[in-house]
Amino acid sequence: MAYDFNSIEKKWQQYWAHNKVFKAETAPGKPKYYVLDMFPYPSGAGLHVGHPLGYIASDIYARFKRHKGFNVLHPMGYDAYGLPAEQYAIQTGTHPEVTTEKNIKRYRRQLDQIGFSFDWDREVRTSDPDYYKWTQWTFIQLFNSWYDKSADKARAIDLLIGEFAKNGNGEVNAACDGLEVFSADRWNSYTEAEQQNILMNYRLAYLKDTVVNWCPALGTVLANDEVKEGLSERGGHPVERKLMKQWLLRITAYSQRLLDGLDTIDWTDALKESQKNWIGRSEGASVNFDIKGHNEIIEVFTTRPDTLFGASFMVLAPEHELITSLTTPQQKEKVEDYVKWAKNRSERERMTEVKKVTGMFTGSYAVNPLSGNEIPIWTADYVLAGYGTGAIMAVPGHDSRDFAFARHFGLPIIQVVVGSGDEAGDTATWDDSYDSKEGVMINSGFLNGMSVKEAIQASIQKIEEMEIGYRTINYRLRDAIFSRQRYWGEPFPIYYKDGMPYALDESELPLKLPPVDKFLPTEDGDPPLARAENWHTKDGYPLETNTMPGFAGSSAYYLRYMDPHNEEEYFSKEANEYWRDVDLYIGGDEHAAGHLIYSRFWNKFLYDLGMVCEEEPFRKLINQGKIQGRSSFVYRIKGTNTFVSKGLRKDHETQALHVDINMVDNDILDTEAFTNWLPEYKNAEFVLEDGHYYCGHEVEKMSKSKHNVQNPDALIDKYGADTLRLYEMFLGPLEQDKPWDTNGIEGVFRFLRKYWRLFFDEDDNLLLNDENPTDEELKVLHKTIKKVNFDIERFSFNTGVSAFMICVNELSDLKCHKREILEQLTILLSPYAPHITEEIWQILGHSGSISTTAYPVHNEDYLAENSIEYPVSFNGKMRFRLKLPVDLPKAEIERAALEAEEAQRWLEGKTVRKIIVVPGRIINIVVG
RNA sequence: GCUCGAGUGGUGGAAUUGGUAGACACGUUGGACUUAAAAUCCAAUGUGACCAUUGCGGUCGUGCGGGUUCAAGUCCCGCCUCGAGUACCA
Repeated sequence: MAYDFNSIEKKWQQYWAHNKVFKAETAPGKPKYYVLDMFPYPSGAGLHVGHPLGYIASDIYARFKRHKGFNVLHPMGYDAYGLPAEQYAIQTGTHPEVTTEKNIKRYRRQLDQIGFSFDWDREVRTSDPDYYKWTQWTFIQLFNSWYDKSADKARAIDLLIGEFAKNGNGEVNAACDGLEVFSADRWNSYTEAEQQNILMNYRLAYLKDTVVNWCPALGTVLANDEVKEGLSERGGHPVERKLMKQWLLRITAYSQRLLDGLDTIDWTDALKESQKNWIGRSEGASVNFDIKGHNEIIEVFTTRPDTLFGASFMVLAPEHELITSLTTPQQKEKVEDYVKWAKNRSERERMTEVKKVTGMFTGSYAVNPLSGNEIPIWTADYVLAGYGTGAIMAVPGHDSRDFAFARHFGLPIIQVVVGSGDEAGDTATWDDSYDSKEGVMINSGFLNGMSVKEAIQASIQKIEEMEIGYRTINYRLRDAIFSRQRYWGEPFPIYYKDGMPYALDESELPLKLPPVDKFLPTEDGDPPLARAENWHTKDGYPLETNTMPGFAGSSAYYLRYMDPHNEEEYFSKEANEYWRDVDLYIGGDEHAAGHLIYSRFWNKFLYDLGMVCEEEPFRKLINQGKIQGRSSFVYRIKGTNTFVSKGLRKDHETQALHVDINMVDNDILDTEAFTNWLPEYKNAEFVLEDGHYYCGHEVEKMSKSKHNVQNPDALIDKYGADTLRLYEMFLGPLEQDKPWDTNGIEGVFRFLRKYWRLFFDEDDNLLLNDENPTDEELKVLHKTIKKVNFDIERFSFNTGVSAFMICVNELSDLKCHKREILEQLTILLSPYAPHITEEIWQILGHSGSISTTAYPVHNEDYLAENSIEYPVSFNGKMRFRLKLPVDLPKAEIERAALEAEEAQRWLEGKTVRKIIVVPGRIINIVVG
């Protein structure tokens, strides 16, 4: 029988589903392995060949681990909330739930036909009330928690309330916004609203007026990681800064733990690096500057307290709270104008005009605490309100931004560091600030003569003695804005009483997303949920109208998979203690700063609550590379309807146009299909080369508009899922970006048929026999077993596929049809090509699935050689090969090499200076 | 600007981590089989007008220039190019 992949694949997909072959059960005593894919957002466009790349790799690994005797958890689900379905709802009125359901069905069908070994009984969807109940539940826990810096963990807010009532907040060391100290008596005298207001500063989920990334086109706020280059990640719309009352998560409390945790997990350095950058830890000092004629002080953060003597002015962010009180009457109007202008600039403008120096003098002066100099206080938008204290001491001699500012406004520039051996320069002649990472202090009073390193320590010590500052650490990481003014997301389990937010009782969960008449904001600009009828509690208190962001539902989905149908709790302790953490997580690197930080934070919080037993959720993580599109082009002679083949285009003035890759085979255009493609090409004429129209090509992002999208369905129709799986792996290293090119798929398809022909001849006769294998056949098999095991363990799937090809080529050459060999090969191949191997397994006479059969282990005895073909080099250049017994002593090898016939022409007239013999590897003879 | 990747035939890529560069596959060319096509099989395929040219060979060759080494795609120093991320972070 011929290799009929169509019926084979359908048969086994049904078998797996029907028999629940991949169902995972909590089985204490059996070793577990948790393989997770980043779950997809089910978009309307369906899957293209880039999506399954990571799924295929993880599936191969999951199947491999099952063969190795592990109890494998390999689930899949959907990140079902998201903007596209809601944008579609706004345009068409179709409820996002309907769109999402439809898209999920399509995704499921596409996923099923690739033959993944998912346990679909564990599927989760973030938009399912049974699931988001627990997202809401976690939010309530965050709302009811505060971060105790002394214990370095989250704790219940009730403990804090008890402490306030007993001792006030004097002894509390919490992650919170700066607050006045109050006594117990004071606390007890506050009204409930006042107490709630104070507690809001401590909660891990808190409401606050915040400058946010407001995207008018989407009508919502976006998190920092959802904004790329001043535009929204989804849709590319402009983003503005706007002050709004928003829910935030106090992720900053976990900055240090998020940083430290990176050392305990097996992620790539690149990924750890981007997390480190996103967290952005910097060590330095906080220093207070007195203001001449005012009682207030300006607090700044600096990483270079050693350069304090060089601070010749100060700059406050336009949003800084002291600006109004500091500005002198003469400067009032100018400063107000400047602040207004700066605040109204879009993020995009700020970014594109980085070089433009702007600012305004407030009229006031601060006192440099070390030099005693009076220095002017300016405001400028190069100082960011969100970082440090929103104020800086400017050291123009050694900071290029401060330098540009000082030059522009004619402010003094003082050099305080000089490179060892260099002379102090004349700052008036400088083009830029002077690099001061290393050097010796000058013009700096008691610091003079110290190295930069010494001076940093000495200056901090001094300001601590003077009680005007202290050593501190700053993080770039900001608290995560958690409100979205959208419909299609989780409702907050929050209601308002006297304007203060309260959490719903857990028994009220899930708080279901209500129906609305339109998916748009109200006339008053309130979010869509404000349109819902009866959007209030039983007692009539209004419910929160914002919804949660996309990352809410995706931050802990891996935990729900452990126990997805639990109605009593998020997941049972038993399930968590068995499955613990994700052993292997595969997904795209676009989540490096978003999902992967939020998930780690969320997990650490649940760890603090004692709910999860592992502090880090993802032990090993691999980023699969992107598959890029390979676009094809035709060349139209300008102003005509004539198209010239690629090689001839230089003779004309042409315009390159994208052409649908489905009409192009091996760069040759199907001209008939092309003329039928679009009406405008109906009368197209072609100038051919050698009778063909050759297209040009380019590697670009895969997108509809470039007509270069390859979706898996067509390929599966033509070649089958096993071929697709092998080909996606064969394309190149998993982690590398690579262009899609259908040409190579034939080779993989040929390989599978060649494998099939080891079992059947052309007339469909079974060739299998029970003869004893020869040493040579055993060697081919065991060489392959060794290589394939080694390659799977290091996630080198492309070289694994080529090992299979070599093996099948060699067995074909040997005309080997022996059961003992082919049975082992079949098990070995089954993680890669599960359908064909199940079929062969059955043909071999086995019943049931191949999927838990013990994976072959190689035996070194079969690989042992009794002779080695040594490459013999002269001065490092390989000249000939020499076959020698494997256990020949070194001296003998040397002699054999020198005496070899082929060696003589290289030795002629030369002196042998040295012979290097690496036994089993190489012989190198140095002559001269 | 900063951070991280990556540069190997016509193409995707391999190289046991310092030891035969180009595995495996695509493509191309030629051939076998066939009425023909498909499928299958076999062979050739980095470059060059530098030596030899009757063949075997030799020389050069992993982005560029140096270096270390018996030996470098791999290690070190200095560049170039491309890609990704990030962006006034004090």
